[in-house]
Amino acid sequence: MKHASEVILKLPIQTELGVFRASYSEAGLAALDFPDKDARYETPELSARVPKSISAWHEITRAALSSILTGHAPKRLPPFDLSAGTEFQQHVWKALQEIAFGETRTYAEIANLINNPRAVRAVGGACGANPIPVLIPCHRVLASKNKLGGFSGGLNWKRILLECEGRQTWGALRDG
DNA sequence: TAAGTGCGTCGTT
DNA sequence: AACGACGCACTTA
Repeated sequence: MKHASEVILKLPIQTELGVFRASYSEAGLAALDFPDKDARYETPELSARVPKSISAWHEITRAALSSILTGHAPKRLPPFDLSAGTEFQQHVWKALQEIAFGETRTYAEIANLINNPRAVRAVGGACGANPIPVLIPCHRVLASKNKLGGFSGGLNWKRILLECEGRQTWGALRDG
């Protein structure tokens, strides 16, 4: 994680569940934030000179987010700028992207997938550091024994996202 | 069974 | 040196 690319601008994405915020660098989507009361976005005049590449990425991001929230897998994803992550985190985030829509893995399974089977707890830390939740599906990682595990965006969002993907988060899935 | 405690482990700050 | 989005063994009730 030598040099994280600088974020150029932050654009809103209106959804049924609130206004998400997408942050872009020259390399692609660098962050996606859950709806937040005091989120700051670019002013209308600034967004008038949004680079063409970024406006194209933003449309893809918008469509992908909308897809997941309405219950189906995204057709396409924008390029991700994950340069802010450590090597370990990038390995984890890579593994997360392998989890298909509607499927889940455990933290221990992810640790195995990255050939670091004892770094289970560290995997949880890397999931929490995921800068692009929803699109990089850290919500698909559960704890063992059908426990929900944690979520930095709030467990509420984890439940919502899992239910969007056809998973029951009540009854079978326990809190944890 | 269910819920709580203690501890090993390892990347990050 | 301390802290977690963990997991497992073990103890209670």
